[in-house]
Amino acid sequence: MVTIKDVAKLAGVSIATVSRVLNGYAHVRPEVREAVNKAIDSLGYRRNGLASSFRTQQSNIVGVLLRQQRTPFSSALAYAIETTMFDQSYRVLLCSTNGDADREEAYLETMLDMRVQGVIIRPSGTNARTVKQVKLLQERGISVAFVDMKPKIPAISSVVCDNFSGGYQGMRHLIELGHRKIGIVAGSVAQRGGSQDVGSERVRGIRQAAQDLATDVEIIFSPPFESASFDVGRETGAAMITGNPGMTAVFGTTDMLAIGVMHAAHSLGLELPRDLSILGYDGVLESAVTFPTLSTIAQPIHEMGQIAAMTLIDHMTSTSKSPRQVVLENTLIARASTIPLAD
Amino acid sequence: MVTIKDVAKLAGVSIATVSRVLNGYAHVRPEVREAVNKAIDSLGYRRNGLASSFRTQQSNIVGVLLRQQRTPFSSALAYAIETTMFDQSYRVLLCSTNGDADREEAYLETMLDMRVQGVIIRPSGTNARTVKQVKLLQERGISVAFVDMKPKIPAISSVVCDNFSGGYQGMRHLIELGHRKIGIVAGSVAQRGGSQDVGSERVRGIRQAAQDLATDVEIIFSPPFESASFDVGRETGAAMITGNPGMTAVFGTTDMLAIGVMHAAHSLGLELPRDLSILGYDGVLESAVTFPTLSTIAQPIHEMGQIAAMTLIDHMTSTSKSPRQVVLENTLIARASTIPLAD
DNA sequence: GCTTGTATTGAAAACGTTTACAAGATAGCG
DNA sequence: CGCTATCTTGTAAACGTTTTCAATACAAGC
Repeated sequence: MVTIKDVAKLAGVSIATVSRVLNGYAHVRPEVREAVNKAIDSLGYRRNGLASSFRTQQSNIVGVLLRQQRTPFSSALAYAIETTMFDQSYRVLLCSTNGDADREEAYLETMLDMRVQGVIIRPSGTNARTVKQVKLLQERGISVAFVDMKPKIPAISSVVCDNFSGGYQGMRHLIELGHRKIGIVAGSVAQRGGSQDVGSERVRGIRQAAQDLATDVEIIFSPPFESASFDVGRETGAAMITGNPGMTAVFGTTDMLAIGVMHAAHSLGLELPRDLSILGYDGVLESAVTFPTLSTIAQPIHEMGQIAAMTLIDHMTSTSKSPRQVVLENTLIARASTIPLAD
Repeated sequence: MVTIKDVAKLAGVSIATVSRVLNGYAHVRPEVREAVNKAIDSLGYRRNGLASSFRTQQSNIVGVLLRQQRTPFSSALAYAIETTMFDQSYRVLLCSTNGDADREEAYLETMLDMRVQGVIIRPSGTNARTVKQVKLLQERGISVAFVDMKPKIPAISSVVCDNFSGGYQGMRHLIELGHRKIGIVAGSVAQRGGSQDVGSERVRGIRQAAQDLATDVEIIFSPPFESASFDVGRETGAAMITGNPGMTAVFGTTDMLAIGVMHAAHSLGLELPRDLSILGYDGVLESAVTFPTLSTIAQPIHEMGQIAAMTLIDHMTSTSKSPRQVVLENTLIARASTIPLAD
């Protein structure tokens, strides 16, 4: 393996000078710089990344800690972060914890060991453990940014969507279409209202809209559940439809939930969207391929990832570590699954 | 930061002994080992991963090079690889090239720089560039495994499904249901028949089944296209349906293509599955949530990832580098979208 | 008791880079 | 021309670990 020494010898300079050229420092005579570059090319030298990382005690790697990876939302987010980081010449260590605490801890240790420069976290909830871990990271000088969750700890940057407004918009859409008896399929945490949670925000927005925009709106909540999956959507959807005859619309706080409801409706012989309007949340690719195509409150997922990445990079490179809270807007995509109430 | 020196001092031994304890070597007296471990605990020492990687010139990182990441198939595969690697205490550097050659090259350079121990590649095709890059990796002593593509170069391990058999099974399913005029939606490469490509294999299987199992089967190929997306499926599907009145079934060589066709059928007012049976390929999660649920030839995606990971680990750890070619079976999942031909 | 072998330990080198420091060269200025 | 400031370069230390080598201690065998 050809090292900096070989380059120095061939170019007739010291290794310090080669290093200076490599790192683009000033105070190198142009002709010397030239000679060094020629030597590098002719030897096919590549800097030993391990040595360099070791010496400086930092890698150009950032960790991305996701609680899940297989969901459309997560993988879109991961992709956005990864490509943005790549363009800024950072590399991404992807860590799917799958909700497993041990795994999360092991990954955080790996990140500390590897001296990652920063970490982007989509937390499962702002519990004590997460707080402790984040503190540990920050003590070690590692920048942290949250994505898709506003941190309770004020010292952390975050990128979230305005889920309250999203919920509000969705509800307004349904109310404006004339719906008055509306089912809400939302997870347990959301209904309990742990206020930092994105789901809770959505539900708050839904409640507020119902209160603001019409006096005669009836909201029917699904029984609480833990995971916002297709299967859950189908099961609770079926129960809601059979249990609430006059219900004309359902708002799922996740596209996958809404798609599950859609399925339940199909199975029960309802014709969509005539017999039931269905609204989702997320704007995941899959929402565009259902039948009928799903109206949804779309999140700018790619933008979220991009901004999270750029925010983290800011923190890592600038000396001022003042945290930044970014809030993005969700927008309604009205497709085929929501129609005016027939009177 | 507490180093091995501090531990040595506290335990009253040399750093060599501490290192021996850390790496679990023999020839350390139990009481000394004990003392070192106590010192480690009381100081909260953690090995400096950068220093250790530098010294040994290898990290516990493996690269995973994927041409795309946002597709359900890719992200499921990535997830399987990542979790398997995690359990074996390897970490994954995820690299989505998105088909961009520059990006791919940059990522490969990163991997060389980081001295990754191995690389798993899902290649876009066995072109000259890929071959060159793989050779470069192998020269540097980095193990390589392919996934979802059989390599032309015999020296590389690979994990693929038997796509010929999958195509055959799918076609048999449709023929057994009585269908005789069957549309095939397949990409351009597949139709041209570059034999290593998974799509081509599927088409070969389809052709063979048609020839073996019935004398009167009529196959209608879609016009060739490049990307196997939902949109392409919808467009070509619409054209096929309107252009071929007697056609009673469509086989898409990808679930997303098939879902696109499903959409086209809906838009054209067909009732599914009564008017048209549709069969997909991949067994992606999304195929279970369409309406009607999509019959498909399922790939054991998780298993593919797992086996690819284990195969790579084998190569990295054992001295015998004999390549291994693993072929897995696809299985038909008959759901609601394919029904017997009404006569 | 002497030799030989083995278990245990420490001293020190090495990995390839970055960087603090010093020294030499050059230019600017009076 | 001499002095100072700036530019350019090299020497050498340092980063924290692993690993080679030698040294010591101890036991076994005669």
